[in-house]
Amino acid sequence: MGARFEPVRAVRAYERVVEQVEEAIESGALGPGARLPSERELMVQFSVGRSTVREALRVLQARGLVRSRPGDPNGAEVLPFSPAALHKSMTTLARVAELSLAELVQFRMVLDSSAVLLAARLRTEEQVAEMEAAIAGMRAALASDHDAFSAADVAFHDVIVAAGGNKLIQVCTDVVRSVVLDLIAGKIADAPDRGSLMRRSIRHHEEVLAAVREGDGAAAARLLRRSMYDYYAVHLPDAERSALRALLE
Amino acid sequence: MGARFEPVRAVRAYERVVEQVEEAIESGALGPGARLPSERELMVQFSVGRSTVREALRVLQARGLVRSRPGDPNGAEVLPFSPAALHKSMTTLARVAELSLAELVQFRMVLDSSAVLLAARLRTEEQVAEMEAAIAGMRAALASDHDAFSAADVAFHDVIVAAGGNKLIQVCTDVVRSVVLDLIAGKIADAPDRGSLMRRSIRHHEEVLAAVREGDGAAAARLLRRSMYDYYAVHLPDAERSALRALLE
DNA sequence: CTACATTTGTCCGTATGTATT
DNA sequence: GAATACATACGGACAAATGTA
Repeated sequence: MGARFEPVRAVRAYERVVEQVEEAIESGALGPGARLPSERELMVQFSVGRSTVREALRVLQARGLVRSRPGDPNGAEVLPFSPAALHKSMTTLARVAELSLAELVQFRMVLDSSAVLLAARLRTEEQVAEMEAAIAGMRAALASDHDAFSAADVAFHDVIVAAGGNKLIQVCTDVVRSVVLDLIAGKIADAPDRGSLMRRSIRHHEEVLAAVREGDGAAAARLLRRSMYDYYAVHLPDAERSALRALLE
Repeated sequence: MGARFEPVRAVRAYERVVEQVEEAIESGALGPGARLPSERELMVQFSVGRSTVREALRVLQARGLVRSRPGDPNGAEVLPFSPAALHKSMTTLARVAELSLAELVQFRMVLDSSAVLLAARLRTEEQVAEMEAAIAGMRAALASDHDAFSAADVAFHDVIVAAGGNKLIQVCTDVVRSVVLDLIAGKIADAPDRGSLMRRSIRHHEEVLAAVREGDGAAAARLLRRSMYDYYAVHLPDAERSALRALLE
């Protein structure tokens, strides 16, 4: 095999700055809360112009790694990880790829049900108590406002996913859930007969919890998929529902 | 309910430029291949300075929406959607959240097995033929180089996931797969006894394909999970393997 | 609470290398 | 090859914002 040369892409000055700072942050050399040098200091250290430094900081900010405020004498702040950048790219994907609501819900059914499958094995007693508390919160919010109900619902799923023990699943469900909620914002609050919908949702959650308590992961996963289908199906056109039913066996 | 005022975050000039261009692209007003006005033209239209325009373009470029080259008289080019930005955020997540290889593989097991579950129902005859071709490619690459084998393996999974019909699952498996491959690059090529590993992998793929052909999604999913476990387990410490076995029932 | 020094946000002018015509 | 228009990068300038004495 002859030597294979790769094309030398012209790498911009600001990209080299981004790479170095990124490496420092991702390697842990700069932890959350740490401060970068001021822009003028950075232009000396990297020996580039100020606009180059600024463009690099913009990119780092867009990736959610740092935040800079005007007038702050301490320089840009290194942020703790946030799924904001992931959320942004996924929202973009949803718009330009014209993801259907069904695809998003299907994705949630897959991830959440897998998480509960794992949670049924790994959950602690404390987590079970948290799940109970979340369901109690849903019941309490039945009469009052929908926001509280939704929050308790989210809390339940958060505990489940956390108990599953996979951080990647955790982040992805979080992101996709908020994308879904953005899409159907408003639709839920004035859904027809939402009282009975909420009561049925609570019953489903109780069944899932019971299965988790018994350690029956397969049953818990099946119940959770059905619960999610029931909850979102009313917002879907008939054609899209069938794709979801394929997951209900 | 009283009026709820939200804090007015100071929105930077470049952010408003980003928002407007982003909206134009995501709404489809500017499709892939379209050209943005030149930087000087943009500073007139938005009535902002040059650096403001440039910072906005850098952010848009970081999000994978546009690309600008020096000297191009046509201005920045609107790009077709690419998962590059998603890939970037997920790589960052993997590093700062210290995702284990096991978590990544577990994620793939979940998504790929769900995709094959759907594919068993939705696949066309043409897709079945493509899967066969991919397996043939794996067999052909057995003796020669490992790259060709890996490529054929990827092709098989790509057809499976495409046949599943969920674009979100498709993009996510694609992203996570490349993250995994980056992590274990080199490890595979010089794995002990990789010949028998490859032969076993081919046999597993054939079993999955048979199940897909028969429309037995549950069996196909189970086989695929086991196949993936077998393939990656050798690269995992014992402690991490058990979490994966939880998905093998 | 008021100054003060420093920093960021933004704008402008200029030089250089590059791609298209 | 030459001309033109462009992006890249530099450096200076000023206002607004911020932390501190």
